[in-house]
Amino acid sequence: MLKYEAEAADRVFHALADANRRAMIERLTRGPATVSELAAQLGVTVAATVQHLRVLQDAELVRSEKVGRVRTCQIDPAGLRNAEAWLRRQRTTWEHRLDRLDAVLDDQAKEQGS
Amino acid sequence: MLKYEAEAADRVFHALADANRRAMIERLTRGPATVSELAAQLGVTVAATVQHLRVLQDAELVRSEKVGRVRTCQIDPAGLRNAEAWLRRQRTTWEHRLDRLDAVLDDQAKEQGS
DNA sequence: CAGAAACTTAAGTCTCCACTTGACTTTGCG
DNA sequence: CGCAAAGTCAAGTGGAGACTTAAGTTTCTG
Repeated sequence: MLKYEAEAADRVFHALADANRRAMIERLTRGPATVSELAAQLGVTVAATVQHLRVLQDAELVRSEKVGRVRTCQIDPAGLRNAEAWLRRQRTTWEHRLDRLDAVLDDQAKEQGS
Repeated sequence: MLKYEAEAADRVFHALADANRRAMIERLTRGPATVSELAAQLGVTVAATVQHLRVLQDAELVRSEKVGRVRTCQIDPAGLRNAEAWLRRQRTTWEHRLDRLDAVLDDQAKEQGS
């Protein structure tokens, strides 16, 4: 894995490792929300929410824009895609290995049969 | 999200948030390995590796079996599937929302056009 | 303009986590 | 048997991270 990819994975999975941040994402998949709204839903301070938001933004999981005094947040699909890609890569590597293993076992079975 | 699902997600994403643990998974997708082998590859102590292993096992990402004095580790696909499922759920929710949004915007365009 | 609303920033606290060292147990081997 | 290999367990240490409170800043609103 390339270094910048590893760092991206670090940021994404670290961001997803916190239940409150995952709740923020789940909320935002249903539509945009302000910082205050997210804070109210989580039951934590606005300050804490802003800190979570920074982590999510660094992982490219969320984007936000401030208009007037209100900051509105929405999903950024880039981070989700990164995480899905990493998981899919592991799963397919593993499945390919199992395929090769099956082939070897088949060959051995044939040899024993002959 | 149900509580036990949230706890499973906590364990899985927390496990994946560490670069060394991800390296262990990447290694194990290519085939089984012993604790010592994993430790050597990571460049950390065997003790540290055992601790990582416990985290990965609790997340159902890895299984291990001890025969003689050697513990051999291999991938357990359950955790990977959990993580992929959570991510896919978020992505599809978000995509459905965008579809509905598109429909609304189309309607508005039609009304303006008429 | 005054004051409230919505954030932002900084600092402090407390907990969790990754890692190490060192002592111990179990197994294999000559 | 005697010793090395492979792993396990228990503290201990240093740093990251999730909160909070408190003090700003900027932007409405009457």
